[in-house]
Formats: sequence, C-alpha cells, structure tokens
Amino acid sequence: MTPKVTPRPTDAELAILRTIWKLGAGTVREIHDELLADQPKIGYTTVLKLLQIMTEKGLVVRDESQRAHVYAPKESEESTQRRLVRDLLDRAFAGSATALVMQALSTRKASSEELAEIREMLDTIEGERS
Amino acid sequence: MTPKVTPRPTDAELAILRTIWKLGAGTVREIHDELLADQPKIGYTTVLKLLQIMTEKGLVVRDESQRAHVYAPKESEESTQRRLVRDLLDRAFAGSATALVMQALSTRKASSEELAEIREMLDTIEGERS
DNA sequence: CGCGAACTACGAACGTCTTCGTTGACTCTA
DNA sequence: TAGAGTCAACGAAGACGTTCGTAGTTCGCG
Repeated sequence: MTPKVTPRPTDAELAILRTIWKLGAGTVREIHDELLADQPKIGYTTVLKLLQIMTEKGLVVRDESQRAHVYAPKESEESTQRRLVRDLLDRAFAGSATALVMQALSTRKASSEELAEIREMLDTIEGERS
Repeated sequence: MTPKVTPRPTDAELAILRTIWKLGAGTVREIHDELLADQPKIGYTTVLKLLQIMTEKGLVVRDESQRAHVYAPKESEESTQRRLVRDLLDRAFAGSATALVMQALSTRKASSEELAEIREMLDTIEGERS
C-alpha cells in the first residue's frame, strides 16, 4: 500500500517533481525530454523507474488509461514546498521561521515588487491576529 | 583530503550539528548526552562514527589535544543555514526567494516582534538598493 | 502477417547513510 | 599493579537512493 504520509522527496525525485510542476502533467517521454533540456544526461528508464517509485510513495498519481501512462503531482507544488520548508525549519532552524526568512532574504536579491508582496503577507498575518 | 567544498549535511549529521551549535563545542560524550535529551535513542559509537565522518567531510573540526577529542563547527550556524536555504531554493523553488519566504511565513506563526524584525530586514534591503 | 518502434516492468549493481559491536589503548584508583 | 571505566578506531551489516540493461508487451504499418 501507499504509505499514510507522503515522504520527503529525494533529490532525484524533486528534480522530476520540478519538471512535472512545469508541465502540469506528462508521460515519461515528455518528462524525460524536458529533463534533458535542463542539466544532466539521464536515461529514459531511470526516469521511468523513479516515477514508478514515486507512484508507490504517493508523490505522484498515474493515469494508466493510455498506453503511455500520464503522471501528475499528487500534492500541489505549494503544498509540497510548504512541507519542505517546515522540514528544513525543524531540521536546521530549531523551528524559527524568522531565522529562515532572514537567511532567504539575504541569500538572493528580490525585486521591489517581491518585497512589497512580502510586506502584504506580513500585513495579512498581523491582521489575522488579535 | 577533505573536499574543497563542504557537502550538504545529511539528516543524522544535521542533528549532530544542531547539538554542537547549542553547545558551541563538545566531546563525543557531551554531544551524545545532549542528543539523548532530545528525541531518539542513539548509540555512543554511532555519534562517534558520525563525528569522524563529519570531520573528514569538513563539517566540523576536531581538537585532539585532550584524550577526549573536542568537536566544533567548521562553519558558523548562520552560514550553514544560508547554504541549506540556497540549496532548497534551487531544488524546490526554482530560485524564487519570495516564494520560499511566503511558504515560511504561512507555515509557522511568528510573533509580532519577529514580524517587525522581518520588516526591518526588508527596509534594509530596500535601503541598500536605489 | 511480420517487423520495428515505443512502452512498462523488473532486477541488479553500485554508492551512500546509518547503525552498532568489537578491539585495543589510556587512565584512574583501590 | 590489576581491574574497571572511558575513549578512538575500525569494520561490517542493512537500508536506501540512483542508475541503467534487459526482457516482454503493445501498437502501427508495409
């Protein structure tokens, strides 16, 4: 059976998830081609195997109605990202979201628009309080 | 030789790093005791082995002047966290720091003080621009 | 029908991670 | 000085992750 809780995707699985998120959904062929467009040389059957494992783990769902199975994310991109962030928070930041946000902001430059977006988020959070 | 670039710490290694960060530095005994205070039962020699591996990898440095070697972080907590964030950014967020910050903020409630701190950070970033 | 192309499934190889038992050395003390 | 306690080093086992070759099935077409 597929496990109760979705496990954290491994590095290779995450690379595939990124591609599926980009495509929305796709066959092994489509995902493999897209993956090749990015960085490293990777075999077709490697991608197939990964997708089979990811199906067992519940990371993706498979539509078998066609000969070429179509794979789609089980959870949304956002929800997966949220779990990864929470995970990193626990493993490396002792739960301090603030510390993580600080590091994220200092890591990459964000545009003014993005900064404004973050401010809105802060307002929303503070508004919900009280 | 120790590798040029520090590799990403594994889960078990990160658990040990957290402890060392908390202690500042410590012997295997001290780190093991502290680790036991947290969650799971873990053997003394397991911690020792991990620390030896982490020394080879360059995650920690070892002072062998005493019989009980003293281990300390090679890189600061902040710099390690920054690398982990950058890593997650690349692997799961297509480099969008904003998206990561959003997820972090929505994941855990931060206090008003923390939110204010983040606002200051935003001001600083925007101030440096122009 | 018969052949080649495209597809899934399977298994094996190899590396890494995690765990711990065992061994041998040092140290303290009765 | 002998025994108990503490320590580092090593090796090996088992789980997991990643890769791909091979085999077998299905489809389309000449």
